[in-house]
Amino acid sequence: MNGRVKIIDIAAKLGVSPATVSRALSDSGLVAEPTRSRIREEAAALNYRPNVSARNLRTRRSKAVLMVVRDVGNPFYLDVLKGVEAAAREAGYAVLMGNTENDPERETGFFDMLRDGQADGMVLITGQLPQAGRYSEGLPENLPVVVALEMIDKSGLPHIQIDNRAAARDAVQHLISLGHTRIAHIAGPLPEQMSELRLGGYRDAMQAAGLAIPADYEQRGDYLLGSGKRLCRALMSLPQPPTAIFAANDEMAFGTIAAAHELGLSVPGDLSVVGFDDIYLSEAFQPPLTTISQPRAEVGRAAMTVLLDILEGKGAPEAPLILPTTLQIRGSTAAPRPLVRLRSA
Amino acid sequence: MNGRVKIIDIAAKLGVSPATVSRALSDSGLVAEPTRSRIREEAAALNYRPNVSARNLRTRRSKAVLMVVRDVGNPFYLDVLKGVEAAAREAGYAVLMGNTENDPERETGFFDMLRDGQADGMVLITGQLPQAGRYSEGLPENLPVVVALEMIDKSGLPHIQIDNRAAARDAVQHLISLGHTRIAHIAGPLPEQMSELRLGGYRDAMQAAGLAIPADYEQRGDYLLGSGKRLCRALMSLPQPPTAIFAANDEMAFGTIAAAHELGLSVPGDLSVVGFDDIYLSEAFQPPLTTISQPRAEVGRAAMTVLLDILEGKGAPEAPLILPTTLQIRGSTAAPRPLVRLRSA
DNA sequence: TTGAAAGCGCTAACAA
DNA sequence: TTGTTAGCGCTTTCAA
Repeated sequence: MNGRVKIIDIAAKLGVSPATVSRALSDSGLVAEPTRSRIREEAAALNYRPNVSARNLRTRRSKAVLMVVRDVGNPFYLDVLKGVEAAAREAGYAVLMGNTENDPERETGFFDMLRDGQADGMVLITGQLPQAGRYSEGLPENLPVVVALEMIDKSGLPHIQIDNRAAARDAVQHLISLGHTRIAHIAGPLPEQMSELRLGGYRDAMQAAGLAIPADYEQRGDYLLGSGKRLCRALMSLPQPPTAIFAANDEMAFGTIAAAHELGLSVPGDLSVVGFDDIYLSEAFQPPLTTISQPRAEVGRAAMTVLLDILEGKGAPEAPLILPTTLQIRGSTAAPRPLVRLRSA
Repeated sequence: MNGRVKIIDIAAKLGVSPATVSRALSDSGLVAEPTRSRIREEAAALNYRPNVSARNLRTRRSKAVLMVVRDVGNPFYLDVLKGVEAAAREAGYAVLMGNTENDPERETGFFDMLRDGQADGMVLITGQLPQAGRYSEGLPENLPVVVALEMIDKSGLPHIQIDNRAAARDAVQHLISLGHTRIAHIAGPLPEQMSELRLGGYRDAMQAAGLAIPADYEQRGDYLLGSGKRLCRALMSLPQPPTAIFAANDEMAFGTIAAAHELGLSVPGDLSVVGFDDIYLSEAFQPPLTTISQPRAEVGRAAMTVLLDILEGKGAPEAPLILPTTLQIRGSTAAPRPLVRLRSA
C-alpha cells in the first residue's frame, strides 16, 4: 500500500537475487518458469511498482514521448492526440503534451527535453524546427521526431500528412459539379505551405473545369472567424459576386456563413460554402457545413506508430505517409440559384 | 551540443567538487560568490542540462503534476489545461495529461503514478476517486490532489469550483426577465451532482418568479448533441410547448436549436435557448448562443496554485474556492412572441 | 565555504 | 539459469 516495495524486498522474501527479480518482471525470458511465476506472484501480492526514475536513469530511456503543438487550446489537435495516445499506451509509452504558442523559446525547450532524455521521441505538429540559440548549428542527426499534418522541407524527418492539394481540389470539384461557376476562395495566411497547397488545389479544379478566376476571387485570411466574415463581405460586394466560396478552413467558413446571414443571404440558397478540416461542431452548425474531413486520429496513430518503429531501431519510411481525406457533403452547399438569363438558354 | 555534459564535467573543468557545482546550480546559497558565478557561467557555456531522472531518483520528486480528465477529446478542458499549464510552468513543473475515459482501471493507474512518484500532485477533473482494487481500503491521507470543476464529497480534498446552482439561476432569470413564463429545462444525467445543481438553480429561479413547472418541462439528457435534439422535439410537441429552453450545457443547446430549425421554428423568434459552459464556437454558432461562461483558465490556474501550495507544505484552503461565472447574452434569446390573447389584455 | 563519500532503485555486464 | 557487482547522475549528509 505504500509504493515503497523495492525489487530488493521481493528478492529478500523469495531468497533470490535482485537481478533475477528484475529479469522476471521485465520478461526477458531468461528466468526459469517456477522462479518466474513465484516472483511475479510475490510482486503482485506486495503490490510492487517499479521506480520509474531509477529505471530511466539506468536504461537512459524515459518511455515517454512528446506531442508538440502550436496551441493546445485548439480542439483540432485533440483527435490527433487521441490517436497518438492510444498507440503510445499500447506500447507502454506516456504522452506529454507540449504547447509552443509559436514561441521559439518554448519550441527549443521541447527539443531540450528530447536531448536530455526526458522524452524518447517527439510527434511534432508545428511546422518548424528550432533554429536559434543552441540549435543554431543544426539539430543532431537521426532525431526521433515525426512530423504530422505539417511539412518541414529538407528536414529529412518522416512525415505523416494528408494531401491538402487533392482534398482542396475535391472540395471545389464538388461545387463545380453542383453547377457553380463563380467560385471564390478564402485562403490561409501566406508563409504557410498548407495555405498554398489548398490554394493550389482550388486553382487546379478551376482550371480543369475551364473556369476563370477573377483577380478578386482569391482572398487571403488568417484561419480565424473574423477574416472569414470580413472577406465574405468583400467578396459579396464585388460587381460579380461569387455563388460559392471555398474557405481554407472551417472557422473561416463559419465566419463566411455568419457574414452571409448578416447580408440577408441564405446558405446554401444564395451562397454555397465549403470548409476544410471538419472540426468539432461543423456537423451541428446551421447549416451543417460541407467540408473536408481529415482522419485526425489515424494521423496521430500513424505518427506514433512510425515513431515507435524509429525508437525500436526499425527505421523510418522514406516517403511521407499520405492519409486519405473525405469530402463530407452536408447542408451548406447546393446548386446555384438559376439566373434569369440562363432560363432562356 | 550533446546533452551529455554532467556535473562532474563542470567540476573537473573548474577544479571544484561536484557537490559545489550542484549547490551553485540549485541556488542553495551555500556557495561563495566568485565560485558561484564561475560555475554558472561554465554551466551555461557548456550548455549543461541536468539529468532529470537522476535528480528525481535522488530527491524523490518528479517536478511533474498530473491533470486527469474524463475525455481529452472534449475541448472544454483545454482552457483549464492552459491555466494549469501556465501556473505549473512558472513554478517549474511539467503537466502530464491523463485521460480516464471513465475507466476505473485507468483512474487507478493515475493514482498509482502519484504514489510511485511519477508525479508530485494531481489536478482531478473527473468527479470520482478510485475505490476498487488496491485502493479499496481508501486512499492515503494528505494526498496532493486538488479537485477542479467537479465535486467529491467527503473526500476532504481541496475544491475549485463555480457556483453551478447560482449560475443556472442567472440563466433562467434572464429568460424570465425577457418575459418568458413557459420555460423548460433539459438537464444533465442523473448520478452527477452537477446536473442536480443546475436543475436546482432552474427550479430556484422559477419558484422565485412564482412560475409553475409542468411535470414534462424537466427532461433529462446526457450532455450530448443528440439528446438535445430529441428532447427539444419532445418538449415542442407538448400540448403547451415552452417558449424558452434552458439546456444544462451548450452541446445540448446546439441540439435544441438544430431540432427547432428542423421543426420550422426560428430561434430566438419562436423559441429562446440558453446553454451552459460557453464552449468554443458558441459565439460563432447561428444564432450565437446565450450561455453561462465559466472562467475555465482561471479555474485551472487556481487549482494549480492551490496544488503548489500543498506541495510546498503551505497547506490547503479549508473551504472550496468558488470562481464567478458570467451570463453571456447573445442572439439565441429574445422576448417571447406576444400571444393573441395577450393583445387584448 | 568546500570536499569526500554514500546512495536513491534499477538494470546489465560478467561470472559462475 | 542465476548471482555478483558496478554504476547511471545527482544531491546530501558529514567532515574538514
